[in-house]
Amino acid sequence: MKVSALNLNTLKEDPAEAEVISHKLMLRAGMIRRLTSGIFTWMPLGLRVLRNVERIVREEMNRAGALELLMPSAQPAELWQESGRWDQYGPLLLRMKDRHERDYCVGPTHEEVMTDVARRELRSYKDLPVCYYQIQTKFRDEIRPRFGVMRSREFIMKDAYSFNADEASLQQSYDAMAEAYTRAFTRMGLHFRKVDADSGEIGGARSQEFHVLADSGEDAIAYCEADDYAANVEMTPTPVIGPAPAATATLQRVDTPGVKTMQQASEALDLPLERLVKTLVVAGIDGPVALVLRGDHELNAVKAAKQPLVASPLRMAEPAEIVAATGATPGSVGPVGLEIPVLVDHAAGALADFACGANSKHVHLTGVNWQRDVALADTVDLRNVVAGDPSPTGSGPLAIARGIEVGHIFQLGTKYSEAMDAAVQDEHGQAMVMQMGCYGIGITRVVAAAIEQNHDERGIIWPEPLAPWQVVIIPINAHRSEAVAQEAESLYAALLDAGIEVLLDDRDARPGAKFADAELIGIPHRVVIGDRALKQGHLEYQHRRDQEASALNRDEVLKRLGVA
RNA sequence: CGGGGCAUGGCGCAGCCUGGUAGCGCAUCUGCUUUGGGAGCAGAGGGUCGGGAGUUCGAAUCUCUCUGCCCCGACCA
Repeated sequence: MKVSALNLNTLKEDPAEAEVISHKLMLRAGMIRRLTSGIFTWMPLGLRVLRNVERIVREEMNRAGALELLMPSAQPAELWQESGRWDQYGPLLLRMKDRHERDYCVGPTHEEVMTDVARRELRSYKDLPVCYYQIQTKFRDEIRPRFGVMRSREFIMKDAYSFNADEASLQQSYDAMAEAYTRAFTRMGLHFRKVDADSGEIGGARSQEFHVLADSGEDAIAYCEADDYAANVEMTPTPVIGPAPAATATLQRVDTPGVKTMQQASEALDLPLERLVKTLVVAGIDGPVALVLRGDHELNAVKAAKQPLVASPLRMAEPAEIVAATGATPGSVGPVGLEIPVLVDHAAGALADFACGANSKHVHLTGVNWQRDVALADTVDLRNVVAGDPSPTGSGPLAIARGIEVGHIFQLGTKYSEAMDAAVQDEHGQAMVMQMGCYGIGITRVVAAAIEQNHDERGIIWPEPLAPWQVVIIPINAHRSEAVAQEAESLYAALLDAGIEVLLDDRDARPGAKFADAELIGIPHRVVIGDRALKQGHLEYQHRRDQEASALNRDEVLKRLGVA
């Protein structure tokens, strides 16, 4: 491709609508254009990258034995009513009516259609196991689309669904998909981790996420260097800490005028945050419940909602409810003398001589001790892990990294197959409900995640398997030098013949502009052809990650580019 | 959906407070000069100032209203 024919339209300035680096760079490089909130056109440059991601994913799915098909975007409401999700899915589901007033939705995912296909096509246990997949456009009417293509409403997803005779077979399909994902993301040149995850709304037993590691990631991942343990921070259990040390201080009431926040309390009492506890009042099954955490720890809503007494999903109590239940105003609640159920986090339960609110405005208690001052039976897990907490595997301390979720694999079990009566005959001729797994990769999101992980101040640095072109040839002042022009065309032709994806910047632009564009759009290899060097028989070769160019002759350049 | 902000040529912005009919940079087009890190000069094209209503002799500017977009919160590939 010649740049003169590419209609390359790059921007020097960041568009105001973009917040994250990948969104800015994709707009500046002209990869995408926004049509409306959360809906984008993939321009020729961006589409080439998208197709590379698709190609790798498709190859790895095929290798794993999955069968590609293509299901419709428009789906009848009846299928969703059958699974129960027409009512459950809520406003995320884009609904519409046809001319006959029949209800439809634009597919946000395809469990229903897939299960319908499977129950029609699969008759016998001998047909199993089977895994279907598609690469297709989804629509989720996100409350707040953001970060460009990272969380858009319309997006392209690879979704796969396995149908299995039993749980052991499901486990095999699941493992095969995990392997395929690992191979695909590895081939894309991305740094990623497979992490244990909450299976969330989709339901089912086992679930893992694939995260591309990047500082700008929205999800926090806890992992252990000493072994393979990695999990979403929300999912990582915190340890029970041995009994609290013996009390050494006496219980005291301290006036703390004007103190509202934990930070202020810490300063007023001259105690570090980890020697204070905070008491949060949440809605419970039978009235409000108090949750007690160490001052420096963060409540984990998922863990808290799993406690039997706590209402799910978690809801913080309104100020009026807190006053009614405890007699104390929000911010002054403490466990001593509380009349409502109190759940204490493991770490908070291991404190001695700590401080807390006194259930009275602007008063705190210090020298508080469990058992002596407040009854305490068992402690529970209520908080997010922090760096340095021990790994649940016991192999060492945890570290926290940020990640972008690009893949998710689930063992669904019979959730959909049972609701939708998807069964095959077993060896005794009896109906047998199939086990299902589902496996997704956010194709469009992978493109953004790759940029988040691979860029510098000048622009994108594509991993070679994803790059829109492998190499760019930049002739310098070709209009003044016939030799430069000829060498550029000749090298271009040679690379094309060798099957290399090559871009020739034949524009009548100054060198600086060409360099800047090549760097912005992230082409991995660059060959500069200048008159002076050419007279000495070299070209200049530079990788996008190199600091300096090297003078090479043409054969050496071809060798670098992998041309025999 | 709750809270905050923005809307002025393709992009980034000024003008608005204190009403007088729109300007700057980038990009685009023409010409000349230039040419190893986003060139210079001269000229040109391009805007119902998000929509509607109101106040006024007169509205980008003041008022009301609608719409769209962006940011912060809970969800997700």
